[in-house]
Amino acid sequence: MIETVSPTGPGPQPEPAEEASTRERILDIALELFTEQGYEKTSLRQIAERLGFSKAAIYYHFASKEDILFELHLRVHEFGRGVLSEIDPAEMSPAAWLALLDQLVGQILGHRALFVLHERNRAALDELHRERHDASHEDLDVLFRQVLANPAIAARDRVRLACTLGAVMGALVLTGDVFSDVSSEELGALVKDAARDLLAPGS
Amino acid sequence: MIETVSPTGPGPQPEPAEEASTRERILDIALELFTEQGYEKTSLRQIAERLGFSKAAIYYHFASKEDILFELHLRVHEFGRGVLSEIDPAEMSPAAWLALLDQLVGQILGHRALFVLHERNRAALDELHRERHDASHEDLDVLFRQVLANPAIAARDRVRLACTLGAVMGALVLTGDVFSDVSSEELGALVKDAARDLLAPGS
DNA sequence: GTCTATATAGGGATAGAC
DNA sequence: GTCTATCCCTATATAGAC
Repeated sequence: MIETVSPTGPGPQPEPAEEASTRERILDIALELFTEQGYEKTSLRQIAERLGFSKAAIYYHFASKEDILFELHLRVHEFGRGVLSEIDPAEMSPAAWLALLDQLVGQILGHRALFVLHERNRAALDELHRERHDASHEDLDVLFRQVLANPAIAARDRVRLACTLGAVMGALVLTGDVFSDVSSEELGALVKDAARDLLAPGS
Repeated sequence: MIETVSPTGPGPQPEPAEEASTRERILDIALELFTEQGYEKTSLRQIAERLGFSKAAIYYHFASKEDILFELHLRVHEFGRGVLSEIDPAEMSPAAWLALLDQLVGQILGHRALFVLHERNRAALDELHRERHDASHEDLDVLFRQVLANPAIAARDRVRLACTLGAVMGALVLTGDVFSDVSSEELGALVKDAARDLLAPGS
């Protein structure tokens, strides 16, 4: 599954200097097409065409199509990690959850395209996840699911959490660009308000 | 794009009598595989294998792979229509929205697998929708998006609606089977409570 | 770093036997 | 209603020239 693509090395490493590398351009186009059409439906030829060179050239930069998706997945993962690091899985107070979701809202607003990609390609990404159980893979999704499935928490609270998470997703990633006329700041504030109403202890 | 599959007719019509038809079994397996693996990743051979016959046999029942997806889509659509029929697009009061979402919760709980399929195959279904703009296609999604994009509505309310819809989706379709230990009735009631809290006028 | 050419596999779909 | 056999196409991926 892992192979070098050239006799001397695995392609361009993240070099120090400035350079809007071809690798980065491939990832940009892939992000766009994978999101629009879906991962499986998108061909490497299609990506190459957009960039003005041939399909085979991509293999200089990536060992496989899956690797492109994986690289994009890793980025979502990094941003998710920022959220994750502030979490004590044992600590389940509404206040802690609100703080977590506030962070999440910020991350999504900052890297929305990546989260949309993730949401629209769950099947492909689930498979990736299955195949590469190696990397330090503590997923945000996994954490959420653990909490939501925890029988020690009251059903009402579990459902509340799912709804709150859904509310964030609903307003920020499931809705296409219907809020393109609303500023990120306002959108984020409104979503956080909604989350607060859902998790308010007295509600 | 439309072709008959046998010299004398388009395959088995919905006949009056009892008959857990092969056609239905194909749809069941397809629903399962399309949801798990995604539409594009699922091959007809795979579906046929599960049913114990060969790939070509499917073509007696469906003119194309896309037609299988379309048939499943039509069913989501029927159930969505039940919700749609009660809607006056001009009427946007929170109460009306709550009633709409209550209906939606009921439909999702009754046909959850179809909604999950829909959610996990947006790309493929969007394309279907693009290609077949013929059929009486007033989609629930389309209606929602129209409302959410309507500039005549205050941004706060638009976001609230998106959050509420997201809350419903989050608890009922995005979360896998984490609530399999909660009864449909309880789950539905809890979700409706959350929706109420989000749309409450004074919140 | 990108090319052409090619290997290889699998997909959807059709024809015609049974 | 299901089969086998086949067609045709496109996909990923590799080899090797430039």
